[in-house]
Amino acid sequence: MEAVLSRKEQIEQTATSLFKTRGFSATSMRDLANALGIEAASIYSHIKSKEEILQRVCFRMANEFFEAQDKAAALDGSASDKLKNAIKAHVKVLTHNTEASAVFLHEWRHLSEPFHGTFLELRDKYENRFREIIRSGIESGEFQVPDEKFAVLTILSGLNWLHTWYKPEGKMTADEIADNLSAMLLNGMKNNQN
Amino acid sequence: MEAVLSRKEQIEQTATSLFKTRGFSATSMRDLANALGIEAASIYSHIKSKEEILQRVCFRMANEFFEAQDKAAALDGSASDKLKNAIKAHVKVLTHNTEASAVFLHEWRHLSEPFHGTFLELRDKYENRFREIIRSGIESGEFQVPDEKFAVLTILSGLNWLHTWYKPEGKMTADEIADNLSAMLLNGMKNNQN
DNA sequence: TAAATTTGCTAACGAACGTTAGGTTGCTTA
DNA sequence: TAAGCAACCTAACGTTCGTTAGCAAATTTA
Repeated sequence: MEAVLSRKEQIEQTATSLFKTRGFSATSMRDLANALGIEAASIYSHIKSKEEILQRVCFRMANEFFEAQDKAAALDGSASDKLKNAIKAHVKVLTHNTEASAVFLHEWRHLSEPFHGTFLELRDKYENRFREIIRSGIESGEFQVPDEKFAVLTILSGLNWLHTWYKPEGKMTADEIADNLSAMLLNGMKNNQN
Repeated sequence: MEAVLSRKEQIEQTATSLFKTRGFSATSMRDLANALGIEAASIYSHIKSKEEILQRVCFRMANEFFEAQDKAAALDGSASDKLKNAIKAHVKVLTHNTEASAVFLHEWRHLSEPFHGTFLELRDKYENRFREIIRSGIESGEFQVPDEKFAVLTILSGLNWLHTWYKPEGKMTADEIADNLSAMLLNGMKNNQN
């Protein structure tokens, strides 16, 4: 049931794997060609430049995160529920796409302008959605945190390390991980008096 | 009251700053020289190679983390206290040395063998100390977590994103940040029945 | 003051880099 | 069967890279 990948997609996938383990700058086109079993120059039949690969990966993942977040936001419930759903959506994208997520999280700084700027704007927008959920939870008395920006960063930090150790073969499923993460983070934030 | 830096230390410091913002591979010796106001070749009067700088930064920071952790471990108390102290120690090192911490956390993979291997062993040893604290807390019934390795990774993940946004001029002091982080993470882990 | 050390320079090395030009092969479609 | 296209090749380009050699000036030490 494997999807048939176009050559361009194969290149992107192989590059993603190399970018994750060695980094964008430390991966040469000759390394990539070698991993594909062809010559470096041949890659240019399919892509315009090395950076184009990075751009495609970064913005494709940005899209995936936004789409997952949108779906989660369509559900209603308390702020806790909303936050749990947003976390679950985020973890699902991360675990379904570990390598591309790693590139998305760490290699975006090698984008040139205007891509670099656009990327940062998207990331900010994404984080703001989390911030809004937390703000509404603070207003309703559900959450008790010292600083909402601080809370968001800590949450996302906790999530974004996932790709470094998550293995699909591991004993926890993506949903279990999301539940455990939600439990750890949320109960720490919930006002215990309520 | 500024410490007088040797030329070698100046080079290390400037390099650290560049490695943080652009990454090790994307920083050339000519970039570094330019930032120092000298020629690239002149740097080699002080260091043996580009990688030597990375080695010095990585292992110096490893030392700092271990020393801080040792001091914290000397205090006694409940598992919660021990964890709080370990977190405080970790945050203190992170905040006192943001740029070097960023390099320590992200650029170590560009170390060649045997440094790469040694570094990973040290990191594992460091994480194990956290794991032991949590294990003892689970045994004593203080903590209630699904998986101890999972808990450690989530804690350290939450801490290790700090360097990306922490500014010494910010409104929170290092101690306040450590307290807030402990509160967020610990209360989420504590068994609420106790 | 002589010797040693520190700090920097210019010039250049060989290797590796991203990329382009131009051509060949083999499959697919009209 | 002819045309078009996808996929890859060899050869090479100009540039940048980390680094070395050899030398000069300034500063520190004896």
